[in-house]
Amino acid sequence: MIRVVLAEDQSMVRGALASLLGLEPDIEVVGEAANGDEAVEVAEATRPDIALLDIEMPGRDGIAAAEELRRRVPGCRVVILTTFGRPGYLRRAMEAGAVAFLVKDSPARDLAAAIRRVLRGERVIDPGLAAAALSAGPNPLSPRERDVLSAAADGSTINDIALRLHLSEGTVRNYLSAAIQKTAARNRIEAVQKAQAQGWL
Amino acid sequence: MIRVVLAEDQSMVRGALASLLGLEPDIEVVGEAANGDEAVEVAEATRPDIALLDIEMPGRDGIAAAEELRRRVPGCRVVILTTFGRPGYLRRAMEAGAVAFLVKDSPARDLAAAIRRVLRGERVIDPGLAAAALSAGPNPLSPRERDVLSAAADGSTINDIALRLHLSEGTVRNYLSAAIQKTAARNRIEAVQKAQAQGWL
DNA sequence: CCTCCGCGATGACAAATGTCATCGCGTGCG
DNA sequence: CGCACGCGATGACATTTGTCATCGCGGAGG
Repeated sequence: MIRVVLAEDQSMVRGALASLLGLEPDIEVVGEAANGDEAVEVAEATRPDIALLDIEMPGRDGIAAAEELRRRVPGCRVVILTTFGRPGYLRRAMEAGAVAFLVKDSPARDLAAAIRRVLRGERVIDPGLAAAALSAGPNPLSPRERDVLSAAADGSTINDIALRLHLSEGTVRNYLSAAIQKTAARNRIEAVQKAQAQGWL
Repeated sequence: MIRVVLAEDQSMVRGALASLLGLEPDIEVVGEAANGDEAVEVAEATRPDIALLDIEMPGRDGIAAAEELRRRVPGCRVVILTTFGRPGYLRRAMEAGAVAFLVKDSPARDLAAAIRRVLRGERVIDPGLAAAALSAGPNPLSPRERDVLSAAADGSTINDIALRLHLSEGTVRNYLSAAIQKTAARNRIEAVQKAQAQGWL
């Protein structure tokens, strides 16, 4: 039996995925988690063959959990299952040690197939997505530019951001201006959206 | 047997939900759809007891599909299953004739339970969400204010919006200003976010 | 050693944005 | 009828935002 731990924050989706995997005769869901921290705990306790992780989760996200799992549960292979096939996500997931990257709008039967392929030692990545990740290149934003752009994402004014990050207003404007240039956007809103679409944020 | 049509754009989630419902001895998934238009077609062809609809889908969304279904397949009860429990969504879903409103982060077993309750003629709505919808009050934005705010959501400049909606720049600024006041925001970005959080957009 | 780069800051400037008062037009409602 | 309200527009104004040049500091790397 292939032993799987499942991490996904929406519990109805989590339950549905568990039932989907339960249909497979050679797969057994041995643990469930609603966020990245839980995923690590459950995996440490159950030592599964596979950890199936969503990315967008409250608290520690799936990518951070993957990194932690590599250290704490070395025998466990990480499969990422995410809504958004963003190039930056794929890149970070691979760097965090994931061996497969699936998007939720691929067919349901791909999931079990991917798990079996991973068990045979293969990596499973959508070819189109891999190409997009390579052609998009690495994240051009410096760490600080990322901080400032993220802080701008919720509609904060320059002043808010300056206070929150302990910077002067001018500095914030400079970082935002740089981020706007690097994302080829026309204002901070477009910059935030383009960066998010790439998975840079 | 309770005959169900399932509409959800992410095909892995759709398949997983189908398998979840398949576990129930008295429920049968007789059709699947990836968007609202398909949902209406499939429901017309199969005449199910229940249409289980996601809201966020490409093309016609779940709420619009509910409205159409009420006319075209009168015997079919609509259950909305959505990621976001936004007050405005609930309100619109009810106005469109839905009899149940579930969010995806409630437990998986609630789904079949809700379907059975609907079949007995009950309405199924999360009490907390119902309270939020009532306390939030109706959408304060005029139709045109909604248009302009939606057009601003993607980072478009005033000029872009004016061209797209065939308005003068001054008019666009006036509408945006009004929307900012009504949402108690400090700029258009906050206004967009607050409006989206309420399901007003 | 020197250079590049990221970080943080300042000042000046142009452009975009948000606010307000005011106007006309039409529609619905008491 | 008179009134309120949504729609569309204009002009003026203050504020915010985006851009640019320039500075200093420190670490990494040829």
